[in-house]
Amino acid sequence: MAPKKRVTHQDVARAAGVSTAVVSYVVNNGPRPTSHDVRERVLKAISDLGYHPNAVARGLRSRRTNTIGYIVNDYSSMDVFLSSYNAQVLTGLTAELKAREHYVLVYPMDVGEDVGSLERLLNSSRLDGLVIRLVDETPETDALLERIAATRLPCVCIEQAGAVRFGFSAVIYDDRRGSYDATSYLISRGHRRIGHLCGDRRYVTARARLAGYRAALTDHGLPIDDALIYGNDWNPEAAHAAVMHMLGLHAPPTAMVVASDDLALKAIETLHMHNIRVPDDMAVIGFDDIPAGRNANPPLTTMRIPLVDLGQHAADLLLEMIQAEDSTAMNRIELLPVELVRRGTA
Amino acid sequence: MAPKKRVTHQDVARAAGVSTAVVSYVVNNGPRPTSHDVRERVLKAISDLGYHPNAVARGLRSRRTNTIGYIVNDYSSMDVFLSSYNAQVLTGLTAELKAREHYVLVYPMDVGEDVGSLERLLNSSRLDGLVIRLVDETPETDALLERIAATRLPCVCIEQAGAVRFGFSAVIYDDRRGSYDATSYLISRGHRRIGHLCGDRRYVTARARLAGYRAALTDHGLPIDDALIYGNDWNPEAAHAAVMHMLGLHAPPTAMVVASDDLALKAIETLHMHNIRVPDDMAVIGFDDIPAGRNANPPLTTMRIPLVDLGQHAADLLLEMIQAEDSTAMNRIELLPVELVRRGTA
DNA sequence: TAGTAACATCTAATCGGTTAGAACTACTCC
DNA sequence: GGAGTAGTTCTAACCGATTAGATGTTACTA
Repeated sequence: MAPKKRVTHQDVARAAGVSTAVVSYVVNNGPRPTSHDVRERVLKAISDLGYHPNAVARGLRSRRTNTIGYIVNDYSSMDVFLSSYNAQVLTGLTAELKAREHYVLVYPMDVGEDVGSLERLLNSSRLDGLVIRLVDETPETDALLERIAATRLPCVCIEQAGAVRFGFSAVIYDDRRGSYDATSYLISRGHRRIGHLCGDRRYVTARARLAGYRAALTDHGLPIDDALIYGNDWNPEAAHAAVMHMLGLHAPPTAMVVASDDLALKAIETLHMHNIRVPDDMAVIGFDDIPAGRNANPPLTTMRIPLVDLGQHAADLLLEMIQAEDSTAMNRIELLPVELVRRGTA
Repeated sequence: MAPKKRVTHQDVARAAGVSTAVVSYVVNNGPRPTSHDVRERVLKAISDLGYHPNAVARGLRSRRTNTIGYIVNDYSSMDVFLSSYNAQVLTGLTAELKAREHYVLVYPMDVGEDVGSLERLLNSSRLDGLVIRLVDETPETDALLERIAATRLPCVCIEQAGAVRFGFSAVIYDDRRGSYDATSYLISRGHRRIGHLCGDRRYVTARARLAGYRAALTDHGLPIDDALIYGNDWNPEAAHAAVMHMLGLHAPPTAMVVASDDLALKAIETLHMHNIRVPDDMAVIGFDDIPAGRNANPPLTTMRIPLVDLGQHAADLLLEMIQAEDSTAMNRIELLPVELVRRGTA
């Protein structure tokens, strides 16, 4: 079979007996009007010939590729998409963009990885804008943000409010506030010794949740006991050791705010193994609202984070920035609520 | 700040006092040689001006965008990236492609969703090739494959051997064989009543695993008891009911082949709740080798599926097809091994 | 009826690269 | 000295679209 010849613009113009300009006007519904019968002729030619506009050529001329980059890092790039966090954001992102005929190019990175390859991508005029989510807040990350800013690409950060100083927008939820609310809720239920099972403290998220926990205790006049703060790892296994630590204390807590649902579920499993009833002997509040929590036994009380929404809002914001010619003038922060989902563990 | 003017190869040519052709030769190391000092002059101009080649223009001329599409469907597109299956494949895919300066555009779909939007993408000349993973094997899926084949894009299917008849390549692992081996292993350990906890049977994967289980029993002269086959859902919750069903049988099984690790872990949890010891009273073999299984108590025996490798091989194969002018002449099937990982549950 | 506004269409430049073919240089070999 | 050759470099066509400006109609207005 001979290699099917590509059908271009010109072919359509010839077949319809018009100029290529008119074909463009018909295909794009503008920017100039066309008479009814010419329009019909062109449409017929398009469908007769099986014409499909070439997005690359269009992109070259119009400087719009309808493609946005999703740049994500983690301490191991192998985990980037395995983390349900990024997966959910990506889900929201693609859902929203697809509806508007835009596409997502994914770019996972290791923390600290050489940025040469990334810069080549960013400067290749291949992307209309970026959604980025970087897990840490080190000087290296700042340097990376600087490089990204230098490209002048419209950019929305996930969960990195500091990014506005680079002219980026951000979609965030209030981790600190969520943790504060979780802790306050436990206090309102009468708990006085409340533990915090902390995630990997290299992550902004883990630190914010720890800070919220501390602030709530302080604001309610409760002392902060460092022995009640334990953990430095997102790996669920870590919850086992943390629970053992808590139970070994002279005065164990009666409730725990746990930095993720994964950790919380494992913690509860460990508690059960030691015949500690949840929530009667130990109340537990998780973080994230993962599907497994809903089905757990008892179902997990947690702080729900609207990650899919986050992705959608990011897409929304980004498209707005892309519309606006001067994207840095458009930068905004959008704050999404973190809400307590009361189920069976607190 | 004035909008930074784009630096094009013309600017570089002017600055270096050469023609644009030479700039191209230098940037691409060919296809024609350049003298040493001209080369130096051009490189200096490039770095002085901060020139970055425009990938869109290059793509237009050379018909190579260095972008490949990852098309994935599921019964809910919301689950596409949450499934650790697709996440792992995507990880392998991006890892391999990134190393070769290629990019991945993701396109999640719902089963049965209208393909108009997808066709627009595929025909837009934006992609050099495709990696696809479709979960079912219905006539609708065949129709979709037909449409994809019509675009003449090089294409690699994940886990869909039948795709060769469209001129696609495929990277597969042998689900049926894996399940067969798991079952045979249990038989070799002396088990005679072996149950199968099945996944959602709309999925090819679930059906293949069921078939392998059956074949192993038959080949070893054991009867197939339909009461020992239960389940039609990937949701871990379903494992609870399945276990209850098995335990309620007149003659319960002494071992189970479970269609996924997620299901297996939940099943074990349920077994423990009923004081059934694993593996002493009930041996369990899962499928997939998810991280949580390694850390479970006892650690889960499972059939390991090399999903990250799968993604890498798919990338490999696809790039080869893209190199070859006539990609349909290149189609191949690559079979990856599924191996038993013996840990604590069987 | 001439002048003009509104509309539809065509012409051709442009986006930023790649590459075949022509042209120039320097050198070798009879 | 002239032809042949290899090594470089230049010229200009081309990839497939978009769009400003020119042009040609038709309709309306004074």
